[in-house]
Amino acid sequence: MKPILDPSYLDKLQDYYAEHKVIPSYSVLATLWGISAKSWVAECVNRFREGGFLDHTPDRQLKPGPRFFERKLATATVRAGLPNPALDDGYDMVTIDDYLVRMPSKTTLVRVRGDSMIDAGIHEGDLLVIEQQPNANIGDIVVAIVDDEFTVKYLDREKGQWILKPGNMAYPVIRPQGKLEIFGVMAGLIRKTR
Amino acid sequence: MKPILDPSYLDKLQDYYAEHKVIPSYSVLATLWGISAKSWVAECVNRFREGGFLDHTPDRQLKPGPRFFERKLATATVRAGLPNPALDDGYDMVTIDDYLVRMPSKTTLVRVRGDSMIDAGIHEGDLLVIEQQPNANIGDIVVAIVDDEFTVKYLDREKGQWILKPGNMAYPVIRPQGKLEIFGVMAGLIRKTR
DNA sequence: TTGACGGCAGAACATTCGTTCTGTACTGTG
DNA sequence: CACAGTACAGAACGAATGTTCTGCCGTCAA
Repeated sequence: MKPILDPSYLDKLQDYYAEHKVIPSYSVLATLWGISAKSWVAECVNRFREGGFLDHTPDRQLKPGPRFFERKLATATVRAGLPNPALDDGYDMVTIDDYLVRMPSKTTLVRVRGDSMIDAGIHEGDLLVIEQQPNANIGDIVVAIVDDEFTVKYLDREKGQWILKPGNMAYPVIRPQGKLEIFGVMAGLIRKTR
Repeated sequence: MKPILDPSYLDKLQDYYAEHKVIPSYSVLATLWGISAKSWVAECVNRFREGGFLDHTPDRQLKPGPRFFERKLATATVRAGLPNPALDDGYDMVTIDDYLVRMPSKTTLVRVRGDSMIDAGIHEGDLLVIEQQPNANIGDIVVAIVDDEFTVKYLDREKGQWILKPGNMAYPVIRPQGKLEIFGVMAGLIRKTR
């Protein structure tokens, strides 16, 4: 595996991706990198592919690889002696959306009303990222449909029955008669404070 | 402008994009959508383009449009017997990034360590959306720089001095000697639970 | 019954894509 | 100096791409 040539190549590609959210074709890459030979673009792409920065879809289309969104340590420090203000887990965030949403078609946002889950750090007005699915596991925070309204609660089981436990001792446990209708499972939380 | 045909087309495209981070070619779109005519794929793409869900790069490559990353926001109440997401009614569309980030150039994400702000619903591992600015108001949740480390606290004032109050009684109030260095003000919160 | 229309299939086509192969200039090494 | 290796340029080529046009079929209104 040959070394990667010009580090700015990756920078330019990442900038292009940040703007267009797409990997360009070889000829566009050529102008982007200031190269005039497609063969050399292909060579560079191969090295990025071996390095894990680029990859191929099952249909052989070029796409970002596993390491494409890594942040470089060089840009980490803002001021002398300070750690990176952003994410310290080694990954740069392309978009918040991408961080929270795994399956767009099954994902819905639900606004929280009331403070019945305050112990779980879920406040009134927060948006919950919900992955829609009809069943869940014990301990999951779920959005259930009780009396034609959304309710956010912990899912638990008691005497062979599904129950909904609030995250706030001032509220009662809900023991639905009949079938419990689950709208989805909480996958994330969004709060806007400004 | 013709109406958009099958809403599931957009779902499938968004799921594909969430997995591969790339818009596929027309022939791949054809199999993805179960269509066997590229001409019809082109027609569908055009409608998505007119709707703002797809777009073109300056090099005429297909890319996600401004509305591509919109998510469904369920309205508060569910109508009797109709909690089904398949219907277009009852949903607002929200882009998570636009919702949280007002000024991208001044916005940073900071990961929370510790539970000193647990009373404010800020948990360990959460990401804070920070708008960088050197000063803030009383009551704001700020990221300050104390002993070369980031600290998230309430900003308050005591005897003409700025102080930092935790959202957890187990932690002490911080009374910095000299100038208090503020990194930014909390504008939002992101939590991933799955 | 007819005609218009929308949804879709299929083929034809120029353009563009990525690959491969050959060639050249520079650079470091012994 | 010879030699190998690296960094590119350029051309050639089949495969794939996106566009366009023609045609079928079901639906619905007149």
